[in-house]
Amino acid sequence: MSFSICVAQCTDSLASTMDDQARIMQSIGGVSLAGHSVQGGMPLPPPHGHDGTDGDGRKQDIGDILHQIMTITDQSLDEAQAKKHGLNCHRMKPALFSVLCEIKEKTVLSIRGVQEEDPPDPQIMRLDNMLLAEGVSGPEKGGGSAAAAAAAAAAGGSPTDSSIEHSDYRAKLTQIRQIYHSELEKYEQACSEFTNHVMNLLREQSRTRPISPKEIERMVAIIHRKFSSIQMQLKQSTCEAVMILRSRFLDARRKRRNFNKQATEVLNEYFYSHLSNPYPSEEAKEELAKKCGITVSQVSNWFGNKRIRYKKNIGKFQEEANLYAVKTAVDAANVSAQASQANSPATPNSGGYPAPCYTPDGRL
DNA sequence: AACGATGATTGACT
DNA sequence: AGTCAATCATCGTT
Repeated sequence: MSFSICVAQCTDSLASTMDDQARIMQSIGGVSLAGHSVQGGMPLPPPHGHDGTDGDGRKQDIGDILHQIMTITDQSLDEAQAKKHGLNCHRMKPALFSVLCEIKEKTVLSIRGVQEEDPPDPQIMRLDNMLLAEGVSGPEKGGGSAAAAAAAAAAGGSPTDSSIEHSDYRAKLTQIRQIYHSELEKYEQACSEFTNHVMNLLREQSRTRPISPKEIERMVAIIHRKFSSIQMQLKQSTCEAVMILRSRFLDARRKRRNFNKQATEVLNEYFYSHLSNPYPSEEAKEELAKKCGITVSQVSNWFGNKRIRYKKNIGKFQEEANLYAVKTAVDAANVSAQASQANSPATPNSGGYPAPCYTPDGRL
């Protein structure tokens, strides 16, 4: 994605366009304007007649040519300027140029013009939308952290962990963002510089070559298209970078930690004391989440896993079930003793999940 | 390293 | 939307 490639591409197309123009000029033929050749080259040495089998002779020829070339600039700079001036001032020049422009318009340029006005590239639009959604383009700050925050919220886990990942993600995204913007700026600057340069060049040349303003416009459009294709590459690789970052971040979400002992205890207590209907309401989930220092969705996950695993192998959970049954019984007893009330706590177990076998001494 | 435990994800179902 | 069931990926223990 280098600038030099871009410039090379632009100059390529520019050069090819200029070749076309040169060809047109040639095909029009040696139009002579009051004795001045329109093709206006320097006087070339007359072709030598011999076949060049003689080595010394050839050297001599080359020497002659080189000498002539070296002297051309000395002898004819003023002369050339004078010729140019004469050409510019000739009364027939505007008419001739307009005819030539018209001919050019009708030939090569009109063919080129066909595929020029294409609507905004859907590929570019897709990339733009994606970059906007990921918070790479768009308003400064906020956008990126919003995406990161959403991902972090989904990540759950302990608050410190997720915040570390969060800031890491955000830092990387910011880095991508900075590179993207600085590159974009560079390209835009280069594009306008190059456009200006080409426009000046063409304007300058339009004094000696038939170049219509429309043609200059077209050339500018060609340059812009070249630069926007480079921009697309930039956008594409930025998107790729963000996707890689995201996938890494999402993978990081899977790096789970087991809940701490206290959290597991709280969850188990609720589960076994509601064994008949181990489906906490939204409010209950929120309270459990608060108590355990985890998110509501983690509570939901835990209950989902617990229900299915308990049901699958009740025998395996028997011991645990008894343990928590004792615990809740003791707690209830304490509570009732404190309240000085002899009401025995109702064990909520009527259907649904099978109750553990419980004996007062803790044995099955 | 192997293995069971465990939190998270996914797709189907109601 | 909530749940189930299967599965994945990692943790913690042996």
